[in-house]
Amino acid sequence: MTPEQLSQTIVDALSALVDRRELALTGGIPPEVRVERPKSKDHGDYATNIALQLARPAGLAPRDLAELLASELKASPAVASVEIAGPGFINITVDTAAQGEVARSIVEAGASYGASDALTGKRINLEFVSSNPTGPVHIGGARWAPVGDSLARIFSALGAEVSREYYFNDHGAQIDRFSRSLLAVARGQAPPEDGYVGDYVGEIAAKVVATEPHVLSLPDGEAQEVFRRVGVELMFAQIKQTLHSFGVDFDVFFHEQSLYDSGAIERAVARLTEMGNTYEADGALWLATKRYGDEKDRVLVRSSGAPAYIAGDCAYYLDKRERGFDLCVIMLGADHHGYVGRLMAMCQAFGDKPHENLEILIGQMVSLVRDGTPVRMAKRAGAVIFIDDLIEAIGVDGARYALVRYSSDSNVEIDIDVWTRASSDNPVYYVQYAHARLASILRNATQLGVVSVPDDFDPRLLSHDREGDLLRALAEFPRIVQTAAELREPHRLARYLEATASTFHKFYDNCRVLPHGSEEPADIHRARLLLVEATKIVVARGLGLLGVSAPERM
RNA sequence: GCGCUCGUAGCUCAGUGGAUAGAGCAACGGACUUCUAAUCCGUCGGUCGAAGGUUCGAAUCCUUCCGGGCGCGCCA
Repeated sequence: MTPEQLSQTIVDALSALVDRRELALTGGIPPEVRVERPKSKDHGDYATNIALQLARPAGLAPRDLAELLASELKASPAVASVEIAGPGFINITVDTAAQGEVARSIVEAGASYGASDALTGKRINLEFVSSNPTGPVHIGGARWAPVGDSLARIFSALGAEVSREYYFNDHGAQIDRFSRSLLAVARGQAPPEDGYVGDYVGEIAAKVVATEPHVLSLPDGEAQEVFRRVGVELMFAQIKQTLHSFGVDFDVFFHEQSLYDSGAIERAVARLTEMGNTYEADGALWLATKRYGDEKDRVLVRSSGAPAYIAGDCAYYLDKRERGFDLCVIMLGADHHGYVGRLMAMCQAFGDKPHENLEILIGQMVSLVRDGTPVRMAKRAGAVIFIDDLIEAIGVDGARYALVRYSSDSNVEIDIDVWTRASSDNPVYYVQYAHARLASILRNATQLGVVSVPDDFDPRLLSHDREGDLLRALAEFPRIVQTAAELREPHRLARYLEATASTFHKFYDNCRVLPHGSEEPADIHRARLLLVEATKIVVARGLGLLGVSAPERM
């Protein structure tokens, strides 16, 4: 009995009451009834507030409606008992056998447990990180790397066709500043006033000189061009390598420059003009974003004739849509929240629907603390924390998990000491340890010759409280995945895994799975082994959706 | 000044209108001859920033205020 099945049981009960004219609902029967896990054990296995919600349309007092529904629900063999509490909550206790069936169905589903076809046929473009190629990926841009990648994995599990994309801003003045900075450092001069500083500038400059030894004898203009061409290429390579080692592989690295080379910019400008959403003023071409809710209109093509930055955004968006993506999601740091209005307006200027075709997610800032003092993050202030530093300090799994376990809505402070210190402080180990324990039990079972047979499994044997807790936790998994997708919040999955790991550890402490020493394997051992298999599937699957490894041993 | 966003235990954070607001860490006290003690059990810890409002019910929705972060260019 999963929450979804119980929801259906309640809907069926409502239908039966309506069919027999014992109940009349003005708004009809709701297609879905929400079932929750009560916080208190006194409130049963599951609870629903449906009687409170339907009291008005039914023209009944909440408790009277609850009574009516309760007596109908009691007829279901999967329901052990029903109680009405408070203003009209219906608290349901599920039959042990029905509960135990969850273990069997998970093992039978295997790695596809939690997957669905909720998003089948949907094409989703996910753009994230998109850090400028003028330096390594810093921690701010890094937040979306594991979160965006995890979202991609979750959407895929629900059947969507997903593209992970990285937009390289390799066109524009910052590239000039970068190449001038490289040149200056290579010549041992002070970097330009508006240039980039940091150890990486020197490293890249040295690599350019190693590749093109003659560069230092060239005149300024030619030398800078070499630094621009080779330096940016090296930066691309380094960024890609970093992300790859972080387990984040993009399907498309999109170069802003390509939009200029292909004429895509002009086409986008022409399209926006066709739509009647541009006008000329002060010698420039403006995009009328204000009429679509932006705070003011934006320059699309400058009076010099050069397209403004937003022209690239427009062309890139148009390109994505023309490649057939129904939904484009752009993930930005809080320092870019000011772009939301203009990007949403741009979407409408193309005749698209905001929030349906374009969605923008804003992630609050991540700050790092070391020795109790904040680590500065501004890219041009030498003391920057890069994603490479974070990986080196706490490992790929730790870094991914540390960034993905918090809501993107909240400002997060990551204490490097905590995540590098004793592993028990680290939530990722807690979950991974549960997986390693599960794997260990399965190894020992093989050695002892204990085998679980899903076809010959008695679900009633899993009657211990801790077994029930674990079964209910496992049954929640598909809904957690679904919710994480709907809300674009992978952290829910991480929190779920921590809670489920805890539930498993408690089960492990109370319920011996394998026979002791000379004891003969019995049905209870085989039943619990099946539960262990089911739990391992869920934990492995959950970690997989977060892009974190599930170790067999620790 | 305008705008966006956040504010929950000593710290870091959960909580998509439900019941007595939760977890980890920190502090203190327990549990290993048995499937991994990277675990488990217990104790301690709260004016959900403040005040109003909406309703059967608000940490959650609305308004105002306070505090932190960020943004407001024919830069990218």
